[in-house]
This record gives sequence, C-alpha cells and structure tokens, in this order.
Amino acid sequence: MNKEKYYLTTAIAYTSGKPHIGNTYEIVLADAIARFKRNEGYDVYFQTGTDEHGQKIEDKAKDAGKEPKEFVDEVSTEIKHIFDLMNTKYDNFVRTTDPYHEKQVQKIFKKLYQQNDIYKGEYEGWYCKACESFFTESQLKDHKCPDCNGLVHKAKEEAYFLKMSKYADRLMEHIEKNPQFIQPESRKNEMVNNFIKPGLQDLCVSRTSFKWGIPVDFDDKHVVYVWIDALSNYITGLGFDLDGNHGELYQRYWPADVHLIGKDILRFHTIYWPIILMALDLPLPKQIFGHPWLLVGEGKMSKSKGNVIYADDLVEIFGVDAVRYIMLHEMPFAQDGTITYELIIERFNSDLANVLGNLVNRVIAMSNKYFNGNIHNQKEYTALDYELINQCLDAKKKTIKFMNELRVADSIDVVFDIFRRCNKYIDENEPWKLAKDENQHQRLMQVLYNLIEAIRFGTTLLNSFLPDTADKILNQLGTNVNNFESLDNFGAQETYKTIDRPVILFQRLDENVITELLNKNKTVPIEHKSEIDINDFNKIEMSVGEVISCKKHPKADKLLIFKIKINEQETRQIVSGLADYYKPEDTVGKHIILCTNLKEIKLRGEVSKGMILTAENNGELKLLETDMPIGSIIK
RNA sequence: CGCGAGGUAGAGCAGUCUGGUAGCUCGUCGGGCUCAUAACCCGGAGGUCGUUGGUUCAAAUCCUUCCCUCGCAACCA
Repeated sequence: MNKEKYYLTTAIAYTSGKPHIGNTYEIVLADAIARFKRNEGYDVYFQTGTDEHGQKIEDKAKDAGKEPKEFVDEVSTEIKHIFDLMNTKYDNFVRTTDPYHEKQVQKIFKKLYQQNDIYKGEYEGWYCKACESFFTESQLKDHKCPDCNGLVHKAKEEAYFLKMSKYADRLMEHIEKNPQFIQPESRKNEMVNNFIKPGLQDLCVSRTSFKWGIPVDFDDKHVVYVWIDALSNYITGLGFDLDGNHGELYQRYWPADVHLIGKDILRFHTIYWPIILMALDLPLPKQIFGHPWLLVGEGKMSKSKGNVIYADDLVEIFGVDAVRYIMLHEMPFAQDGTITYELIIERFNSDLANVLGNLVNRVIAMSNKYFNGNIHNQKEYTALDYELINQCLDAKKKTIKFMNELRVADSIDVVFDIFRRCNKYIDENEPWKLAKDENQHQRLMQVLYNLIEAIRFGTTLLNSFLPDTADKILNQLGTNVNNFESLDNFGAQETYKTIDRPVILFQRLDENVITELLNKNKTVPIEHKSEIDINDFNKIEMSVGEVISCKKHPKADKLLIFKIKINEQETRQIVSGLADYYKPEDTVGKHIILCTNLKEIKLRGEVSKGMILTAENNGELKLLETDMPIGSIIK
C-alpha cells in the first residue's frame, strides 16, 4: 500500500467543562475533511484529544471535591461521548495525562534546556491567578488583568523561558515562503504585524504556582506550562520519541498536513509551535487553518441569557446528520456564522426533507411501481440525459477542488446541485406519462436508471458529510458501490434492486411540533448558589439612598457615576454599569436600595464605594426602587 | 480616534483580490404536474449594492468622507 498520507488534527479540547457547540463544530469539520480524504484515497490519520492540565482544572476539581485526575477522566469521557455522538471517526484520541505524552514532554523540555533554548530566569511582574498569567506593567489595564479583569498582584517567580527571538527570522522566512502555511490568508498579516514584527518576547514555559501539570524532571518545583505540554500532543500522539526510537506512526505521518484550530489560538500554532519544532529540529506542519466561530442565536452565548445550546440537545431534536449538515453547510468559510433554530428548521425542511429525502422517496416509489424495483441500464442516452450525466461526472473533481481549499460548504453545494438537477430531470421526462405507453417502457427504464445512478453519485460524495444518511440511501437503492473510482464512469453500477418500501430519510418538521420543541428548549435550568447561613447574610449592610446626581463615566461606555445620599451626613460616589438602561438625568431623585459596606474600588479611574441593587431578567435591567425614606435599613 | 469583521431583494448569504448585463437559497405571487414527504418543476414581482466625493469610457468592485451594526477588548462591585 503506497497511498499518500494525510495527517489532520484538531486542537485538543480543554477539560474544564462540557464542550459547547463551537468545540463540537471543530471536530465535525475535521471529521468531514478526514472522511473525504479517506474516500479520495489518502491514507488518513485523524487525531484529536483533550488538554488536561493547568490551574483552572486544579481549582475546578477542588470545587467539585475531586482529585484532578478523577475530574479530567470524567470530563474527557464526556467530550469523547459527544464526539462519538456526532459520528466522528478519529484515529487517535490523545490525552495530555497519558503517561507516554508526559514522559516525552519532560524529555523535550530537558533537551531544550540542555541546548540552551530554555533558560532559567526570574519572572517579575503582575500575576493574575484566574488566568494563570503574568503581565508587564504596560500590559495591565487600570492595574487589572487585561484578559479577565481580575485582580493582579506583584509577584516574582522563578521560571523557565523559551528563547523566541533566536528563531524569529527563520519563522518569518518560512511564513513568507509558504503562503499556504497560515489560512485563511487574512489571518497571516494579523500574526505577522501584531506579533512577529514588533519583536517576540521570550516565552515563559514553566510554573511553580500550581502542581497539576507535568513536572520538570530536573527541577521538581516546576511544572511545564501549557504550550510545550499541549502543542506537543501533535507529535507525541504519533509516538514521537526524543531519543529517536519513533513509533511507525510518527515516521509515516509527521509533519501534519493540517492543524485545524479555532481562530483564537492561531497565534500559538503559527508562532510558538513552529519555534518549538525548529528548536527540536523537526519539520513544520504544512498548514494551519484557523476556522471561524459558530455562533448560536442572537449575540454571544451565555448561561445567563439562557441561549447556550449544546450539540447533544440539537442531535436529540434533529438527528446527527441534520446537525452535521447545518454545521458544515451554513458556516461561511472565513467569517463567523450564526445558527438559529429557525435556520435549522428551514434547512432541514427545504434541503434535507424536500430536495434530498423526497427525491429518493419518489424515485424508489416509481422504480417499485413500474418495474418492481428492478432497474437495469439500457445504455441509450438522449441529449437530455447527458446534461445530467455530465453534471454527475464533473462533481467529483469539483468537490475535490473545494475540499483541498477546505471549503466544505461549497462542496456540499455541488452535491446538492446533483439532487436538485435530478428533481428537475424527473419533470423534464415525466416518467408517469412514459409509463402509460407500452412502447416507452424501455425509455422509462433508462430514465429511472439515470436517476438512481445519479443519486448514487451524489450519495457517494455525500458520504463524507452525512455518513449515516448516505448509508441509508445506498441501502434503499440496493447497492453498496460507493467508492470514488466508480464516479469516473456513469454506469459503473449496472443494475439496481430498490428496497420494497422506501423509508423516509428526513420527516418534514411540522410547525406545531417545532414550536413545542422550541418552547421546551427555552427552559433554562436554574442554577443555585451554595447555601449561606444568617451570619453570612448579616454581613451585608443595605439601606435606602437617594440619587443626588448622575453622569456618564467619561472613560467607559457602560458606566454611570452616581452621587448618592445615604443618610443626613454622608453622600457617596458609586459607579454602576447602567448606561445601557438609564439616562443619567432620569435617575435623579430616585430612592434606591444599596449595599453600603462593600469595599471601595476604582472603576476606570473613578472611586466607587458601595453597590446599587438591580433586578435583571431577559436582558432587561431595572433599579430596585422604594418609597421609603433615605437611610431606611434593609433586612 | 482600542483591535477586528461587516453593511448587496422581506430574511440569510455569494460576487469585491483580478472594474464590464447583480447572483444563490428561503419566503412571496402566478402557473404547471401528479411519481413523491402539502412535495417537485416553470415563471413573475422585489435591489439607485450603507453614505459623501474622486479615479475611469465604465465602479458593488479601486481611492476617499462620514454613518450604522456585530465580535473582541474595556467595563458591569
């Protein structure tokens, strides 16, 4: 077997919680590409997995009262379950807690240290615990973490650093010489202009502040920090061995043909990862593709809005292939795509049920009605037939061309155009009229044969995207010929015996059923905070205050600055995020409820001492007002 | 002036790099057909391509002004 190899990876999923639909999108996209390449004749190796170290996981496990390993075992299993539910067929699932991976990461780290690409230094700066990151003075925004806005504190930490600048020129050269390296192209400039040209900082690659990571074996205070750990999965998963005793997989498949990742982690894959590989003197991956984000419904998903959609919910309602279809077909190539229930229903009915499902159904019904399901090629084609035939014959190379550019949606269009053409072909030939004339039965047979063969063409190509549906169709047509070679010759399958009773592939969704499902799905599970006792509650001091004045915060869009009289002696300034809901002048004179013993803080430069209570529902937010006098105690 | 993306028919999008009759899907209206899952096929209506100015024989496309939307960031004590 000397098939050309094709190594495809997804990013490994972080095991801090259940993956949302965006993570699932990535694995489905990768699966479609992998299946297509296999069908095309490549020797494909498709790897995915989970990233299981870090402080966040250590903390989450602690919250759940579990050991980190126990915690990641559970989450990793759940992720795998969802990947399987989406009917994705990966060849390997790497976990960064796999002993082999851990051992190799230690070796890699040690080697880089020994050859002076990693050096021991001291990291002094501002540390954000939530993000596990250090920041320089200039990176901070108002003395807060620029990523999560959490509190930062000055910290000194002994740490190991990877020398970046040493390889910057080589990386730059590689990017320029290999235009396909970073895709889509628009992202390339972003990386070069924002990160490489300004000069690369040495990268901190170890931590002493938490334990849940791979220990640095020659300095056990340290654990390896995320980059070297997570990115290395692409080679350790293949059995890469630093000492040269590589597994066969590594020898066969590295370098990767495509790393498929979300556009947000492009930087790590196009800068850090290549530099690590250069330092190890290993070949670089051929292409890194940063796919867009899949968005659901209006705006960003968030638990408080109740618009979080998980893939398994969608699968339950619409079925795996419908969800795969939506993900693969409705996502633009380089731009974020938005998915709504309305959109899913529309596509389900018009594309899957009407165009495809109904086509298969009507063709099989005719085959059975007129010929008891026995259809043979008469090999007498008319000009009209050739239109259909040529479209079928062109489809393979068209889809291959699109898939080479990872334009999955365009490939699917090519396939569905065949099905649309079939529907048209039926009307052009009016088989029901041919059936009424004995002399036309041979022509009728040819028309039905052409249709079934055309459907087989479409279905063979459809296999990569909707594997279950493709199998069902072939089964109903009574064939199992679905290899790409058979698409070079219209007539490759000479005879068919269609199934006795056609099975509905996609039952049209009825409006009432849809409404019911939507309502059912809009129910948001209520999450409760943990229980407190009366002592906890009594720590909060609340009273009624009157708004004396209110103005917009000059440096923040969402903030209003209130002056609030809380008793006869004291008027305070409180900053609150109400600018989207109230005009400053409308709040003056209102008697509102405050928490008065909250620690003072500065918000974008303005002092705020206390908190104004509001009620929020469905994106609507209102002040809690009362007609009680200033200073009334709330309890 | 924080970064980025976008504004094309009622909705969702393609076309913009490489100027030359504005296109696709859904919806809508009318017609056809009866093999089929109220489906399928044909046709129509519907767009001054966000705005200003410019380059050009010619601009959705290139340059320019401004407006608006959405992400990210900021920020929600």
